[in-house]
Amino acid sequence: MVKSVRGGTKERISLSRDRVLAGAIVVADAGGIGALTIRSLAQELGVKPMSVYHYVASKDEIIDGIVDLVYSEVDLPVPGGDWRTEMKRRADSARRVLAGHPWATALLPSRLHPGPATLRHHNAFIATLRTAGFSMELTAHAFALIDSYVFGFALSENALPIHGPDSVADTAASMMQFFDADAYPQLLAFTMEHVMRPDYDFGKEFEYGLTLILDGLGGSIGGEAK
Amino acid sequence: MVKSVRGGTKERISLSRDRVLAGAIVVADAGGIGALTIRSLAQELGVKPMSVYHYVASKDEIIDGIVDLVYSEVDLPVPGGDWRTEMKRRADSARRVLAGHPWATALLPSRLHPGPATLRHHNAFIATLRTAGFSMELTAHAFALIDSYVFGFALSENALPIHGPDSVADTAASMMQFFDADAYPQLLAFTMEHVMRPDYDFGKEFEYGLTLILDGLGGSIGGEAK
DNA sequence: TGCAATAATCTTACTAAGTACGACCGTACA
DNA sequence: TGTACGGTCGTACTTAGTAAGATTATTGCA
Repeated sequence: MVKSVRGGTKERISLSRDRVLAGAIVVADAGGIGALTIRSLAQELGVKPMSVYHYVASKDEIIDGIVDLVYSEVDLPVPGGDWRTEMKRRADSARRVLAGHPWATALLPSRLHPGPATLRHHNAFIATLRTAGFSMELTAHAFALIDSYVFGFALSENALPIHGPDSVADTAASMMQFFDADAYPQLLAFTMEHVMRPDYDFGKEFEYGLTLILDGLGGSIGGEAK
Repeated sequence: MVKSVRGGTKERISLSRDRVLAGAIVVADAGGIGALTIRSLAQELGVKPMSVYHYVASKDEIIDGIVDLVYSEVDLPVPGGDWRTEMKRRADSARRVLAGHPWATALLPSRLHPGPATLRHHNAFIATLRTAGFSMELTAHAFALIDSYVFGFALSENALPIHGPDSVADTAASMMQFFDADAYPQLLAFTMEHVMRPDYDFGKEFEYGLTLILDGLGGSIGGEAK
């Protein structure tokens, strides 16, 4: 077992796997996943590049590790609670967490090596629905549907430099200006007359879709399971 | 304008922006987006690395270009047709196209520089809903909801090496074996008793979710619009 | 037909990454 | 006082993207 031995009484400022992963998140949060290199990470940690390899086997392992850490920030749904409330709370939490770590959005749903926080999360998700009376089949439907929506929404939301109503308009404007708007009349009208309105907030779409989905799922169990 | 001049009567085997992008897709399809490097692309094209820079300014421009090409493969919804039919056809098409270019899944919904095919696609999408009587507001809801779902689903589906019922079980098995299954009892039961069943096909979840979403949207216009 | 202008391709080389290999160093226990 | 070992680092090899400019091919025009 390669493990950080820091048995002494005084905490030495030494590296550890946890510090490596925490540093990696700091770097990625600051500059995106592209800015995360072994060298930039080493600098963040005040150490030379090769030192980090004492705690992780490869950069891939770092990625798997920080994705799991991000998962660990998301509220777990609580089995036994009202399933709708729990699903909504967890979805809102996931969206908020991903807003803080936009680089993680495309990575969360696509890991081949899920970490313990990820597994714990899935376990709680399934337990919540099963406890609420969902059949296996409906649980599978709900799992695929909710996660596709939540992560898909976050992907659009976080990929674009959109934070708050203003920047939607800015982004839309900067995209449109390169093109012959006459060629896309409906897109233009939609953008001008709806998206660029000062009171339009793309983020609010999240709630509409989530409600529609939960309503739809709710209709498939016989009545509102407790 | 930098443009390939091939005015002669005989087609010379020369480079062009189109050939560069087509080659890039071949390389990415074969080895993933990670395998797409300027050097591997040049080799595919039978040319030296720097030659491709005569047709594109940077690797980023290549990425933007091939993403737009992928978009161009997706069936356009037809304004005036039954909106449910059109939405379903386009969603199925998008899913099928992304199955052929899995590397593109996370890139499609996250471009800052949409190409003409992408804009044409969005235009047709909006036109189809507006023509069917959707309000601006409901169109915006539908846009965010459907695309989040379709791309989010494709992201899960294509990230994992899952193609067909067999490999779901394989993948699930290989993921589980690394962990203390006792710690995740509900996840384990769900996986064993449902996901690993020979007749379980993750791909079929797509239709369930899409139907639920379209039903939900349909309930918000006053009756089934033509 | 010959030649200058222009287009297309390639050579070289610089910089940034991931990481293999093995040297060094400080501490703890014999 | 070693000496073994965990932790850190120096060096260097490989693969990327791409800048600069040399070289070659083509084309329009005298």
